[in-house]
Amino acid sequence: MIRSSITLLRPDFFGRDPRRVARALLGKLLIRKVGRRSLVGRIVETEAYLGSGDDAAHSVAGRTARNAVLWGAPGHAYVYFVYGNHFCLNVSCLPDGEPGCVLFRALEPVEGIDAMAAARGLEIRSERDLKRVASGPGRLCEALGITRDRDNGTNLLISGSDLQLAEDSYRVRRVNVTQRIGITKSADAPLRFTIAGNPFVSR
DNA sequence: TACATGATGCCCT
DNA sequence: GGGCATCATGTAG
Repeated sequence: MIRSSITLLRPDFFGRDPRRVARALLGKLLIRKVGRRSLVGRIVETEAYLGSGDDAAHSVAGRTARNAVLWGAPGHAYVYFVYGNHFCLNVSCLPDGEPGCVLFRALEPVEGIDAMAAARGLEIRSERDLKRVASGPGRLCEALGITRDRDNGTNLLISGSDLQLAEDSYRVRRVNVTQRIGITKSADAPLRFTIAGNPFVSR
């Protein structure tokens, strides 16, 4: 559940090393505005993609129409389509002009759970079903209706956006750091961050 | 214009 | 645990 009041994260939170941002984002809230309602998930798993020296990052081959957001101002959504099936959501990091981002890999459903489950084509009958709602980068995008057309380039730090990043008083106790998932290049780097013991972390 | 590839998830065994 | 759907994107030709 949401603890206390909610505050939007600020640009300086994102204008730094993606590793620090990825760790700091654990426990924060990703909010999708749908009309008068909000779908809310707590971030429990992230991965950092570095601007330089990271062969797994989309920015390695240089700036293109697809990845241009990575070079823009921090705190903006970078959404891309993979495997012909799924969208993945990232947030741009580092100062304007430097590429780098954090991938959102899993959320703990907090508010609007029925709507998120419906968007996933699920009916919640057990704890197991609840874990299928947003535990995985493609799953969380489907749960929140995130697409490239709709959300790529969106500023996640202003109240006018229908996709936002915020915080309440929740505090993370312990963080685990492991290798990233589903990549082949630079696969050894310890750049995946999870909330220790949280059941909504993927796999 | 053609082709290889991928920061996944689902269904089957 | 493994195979496969499915297509946008980038790069080569």
